[in-house]
Amino acid sequence: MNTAEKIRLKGIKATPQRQLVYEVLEVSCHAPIDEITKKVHTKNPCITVASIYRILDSFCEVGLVSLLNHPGGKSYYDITPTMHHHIYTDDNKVLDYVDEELTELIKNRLREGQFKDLNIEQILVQIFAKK
Amino acid sequence: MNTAEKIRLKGIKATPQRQLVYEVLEVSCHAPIDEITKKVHTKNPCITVASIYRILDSFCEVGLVSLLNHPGGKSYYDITPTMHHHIYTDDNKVLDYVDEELTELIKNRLREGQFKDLNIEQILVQIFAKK
DNA sequence: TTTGCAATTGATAAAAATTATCATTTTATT
DNA sequence: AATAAAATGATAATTTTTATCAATTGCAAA
Repeated sequence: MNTAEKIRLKGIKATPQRQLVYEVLEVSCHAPIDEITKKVHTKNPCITVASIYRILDSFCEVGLVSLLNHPGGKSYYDITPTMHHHIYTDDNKVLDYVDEELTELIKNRLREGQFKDLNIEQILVQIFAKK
Repeated sequence: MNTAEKIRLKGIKATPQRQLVYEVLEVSCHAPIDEITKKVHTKNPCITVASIYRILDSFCEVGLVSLLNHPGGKSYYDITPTMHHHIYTDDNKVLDYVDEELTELIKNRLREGQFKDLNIEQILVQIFAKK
């Protein structure tokens, strides 16, 4: 399945601008918007910043990407193929931490206790660490 | 222990501005900076926005508050008396979820495996749920 | 294939959020 | 009370994000 199809699958139009942004996201995890913009502009400098914001917005709405909120700074976008957690290091990097078992463990833990009635949709663990 | 002492305890000066910000934080959980500013200004309109940024920054550095990662929005500040996690509900509320045992559990889990060399400083679990 | 319309974009400006600078004031210590 | 380091206010600049609107484009239906 190519990029255009992936986008169309979510019910939004597959414009060339959107395809380009999507392809940039695919190769750059946890990218802040200014980095995304830079990379997009190397391929096509005509795409407006406003458009990139709108494109990322629409991607968020349909669930193609998720908005990370990196502490102390700007917003980061992350493509969302599989559930994963994040490790924030002191040198401002974000590492993926895939641990499906941990996710399940937390879910089970929540099924007991005061919050057992909640309908859990997602669990994200953020780990802050020094290298 | 009064506010000034709590602040001094962390090794920074207890200015009146800092005390006021701290007291506002104590009664407003998960507040975005503009809300904090508003509340601070009802008590003392002279305090600059720049100062509030600096104060929250310094509080973060010494661990008096932590910067929440509220997905999809601006940065939220949260006073950190005890470590706690957050439950984000579909009606846009943020609930505290105190579970020290879970925190330890995750820490221990990370001590094995690929990330065992990381020096973990903090762990935050975000739970997204429908009520 | 062509047509039509809603959705999207570019261009631009405006608004909002954050950081920088620096002289002045203040805190905590001597 | 004197002192040095730290913090603040005032201000401006920078950065990030959103709004507006005319022109363009994707795509579904004729």
